[in-house]
Amino acid sequence: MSKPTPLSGFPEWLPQQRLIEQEILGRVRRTFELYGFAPLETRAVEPLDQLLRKGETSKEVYVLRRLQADENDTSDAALGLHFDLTVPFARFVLENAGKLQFPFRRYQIQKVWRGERPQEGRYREFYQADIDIVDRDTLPAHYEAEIPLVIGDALSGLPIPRVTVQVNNRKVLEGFYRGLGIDSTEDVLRQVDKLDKIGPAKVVELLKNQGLSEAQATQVLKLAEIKAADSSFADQVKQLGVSDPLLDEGLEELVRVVDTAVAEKPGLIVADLRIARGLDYYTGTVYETLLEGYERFGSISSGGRYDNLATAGKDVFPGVGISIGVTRLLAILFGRDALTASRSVPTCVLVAVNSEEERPRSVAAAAALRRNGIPTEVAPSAAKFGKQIRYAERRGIPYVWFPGESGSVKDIRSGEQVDADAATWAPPQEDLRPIVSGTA
RNA sequence: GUGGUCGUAGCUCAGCUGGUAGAGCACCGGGUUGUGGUCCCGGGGGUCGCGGGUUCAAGUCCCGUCGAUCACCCCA
Repeated sequence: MSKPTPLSGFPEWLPQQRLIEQEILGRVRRTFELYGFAPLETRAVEPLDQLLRKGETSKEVYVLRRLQADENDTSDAALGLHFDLTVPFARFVLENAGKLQFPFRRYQIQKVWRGERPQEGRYREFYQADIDIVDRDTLPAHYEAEIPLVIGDALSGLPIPRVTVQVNNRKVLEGFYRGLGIDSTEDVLRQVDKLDKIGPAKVVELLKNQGLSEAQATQVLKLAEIKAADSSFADQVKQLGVSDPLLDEGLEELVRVVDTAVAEKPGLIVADLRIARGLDYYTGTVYETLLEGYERFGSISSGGRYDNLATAGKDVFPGVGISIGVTRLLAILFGRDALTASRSVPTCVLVAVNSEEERPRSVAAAAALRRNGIPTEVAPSAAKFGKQIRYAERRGIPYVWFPGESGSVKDIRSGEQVDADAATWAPPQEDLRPIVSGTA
C-alpha cells in the first residue's frame, strides 16, 4: 500500500501539538465555567431543514448518507453535519425548554464542519469553543456587554498575542441605511466589509454600481470609517446627520457594550462600525476578534446577538453568543512556531532500567511515583544509561530516575542528581505537566 | 465551488538549455566496557506527491489528479 496522503481541510496535529491544543481547550473551558456557563454537547448532525433554515446558504453543509441506502429510504436523507454550534444549540433549547432554567448560559466545545475551500486558518473540520446566553421572550442588553469580557478573559490568559474584540451593532447599520433611504442592507454590508482590502474609493464605486447615489455611498463610507476605543463613536455618528429610531437604539446598545468593556478591561474592545460579518441571523451586537500581528487571517472569535434563531410558535428565545475558532487560532500560531510545549509527552519521569533482570525494581519505582500523581514511564530497554537519558532528552522528559539500593533522581536539564525515595519524592509543581508557552 | 502559484531525504534546500539523484541539519552506530547534550569517524534513508503522455532518455517538457498556499466566495 502506498503512503497515505492528507485530506485537504481536515488537519491532524502531532502529539506535541495536540498537547498544546488540549491545554488551550482546558483553559478556555475553565474560564467559561468561571463565568457560570454550563457544559453541553449536542449531536453532530441536525435535520437539513434546521441547518438551512437560518444562516448557512447551502452548499457548505456536509450531508449524511448511508452507503447502502435504499433509493426509497429517506430516513437519513435529511441529515447534515452542523456547521456551527449556535444553530444546534437553538434547536436544543427549543427541544428542552421545559427542562431548562432561563436565562440559560452554556458552553459547548466541539468540532464543526464546513465544505469550504481550505487554506491556512480555514478548514473543513475544526473546533469551536462557543458560549451563549439565551432567555425567554426578552434578553437584557447587559449580556451583550458580558460576552466580550468572557472572551477577553479566556484569550488573554493564553500564551498568545494580544487580542482585540471589534464590536458593532446591526441596528446601527440598518438604521443608518434606512435613514438614508437604502433598503438593500445585505448587499451594502457585503461591499462595506471589503473596505480593508480594496480601499474606500473602490467601495464607493461598488456601492454606486448597486444603485446608491454618490451622497448615499459617501455617507455609508463615512459611517464605516468610524472607529473608537470608547463611546465617542456615538457622537461621530450623530454628526453625520442621519436620524432613525433603529439607529438610536443600536447606538445606545453599542455604547453600553463599549462602556462596560472600557471599565472592566481597558484596551480589549474597539467599536468599529465597518464590521458587519457573522451569519445573517444576527440582529444586534456583533463581535469579531483579531490577533495582534495576525490580522490578515481574520477573526479568531466571532458572534453576536440573535433574536429570531430559537423560535417556535409563540415561544421566543433571544440569545447572544460567541465562538472561538480554536483550530484557526492554533493553526496560524503553529504555522509560525509561535507556540511550544516544554515536552512532547506527558511523562515527567523516566525510570531507568539497570538490566532486564532488575526491571521489576524499575516498575516498582514507577508505580510509587505514579501513586503520587507523577506521570512516569519505564525505559524501553536496559541500554547504556547514556542512551536511556537520551531517550528522555529527545522527548523533553525532565527527570530520569535511577533505581538502586537507594534511588536517585537526575534533572537532566541541569545535570543535578540527588538521592531520593520514590515513595516521597515530588518534582516542583511546574514540572508536573508540560508547560505551553508562546514564542512570538 | 472558480482561478493563480508551488510540491526533490524527517527539516531547509541544490540539481544549468531533458542524459539514469546531492548538501547541511536531524536520525542510527562506533570512539566512550553502562549517566546524555561537545568533538571525531562511519552508516541508513528518496518509485524526485501520485498517474498518464512526449522522447533513445524526464526530477527537468505536456495533461490529469492529490496536497499546500493565495485570491474570489464565504467565514472560526
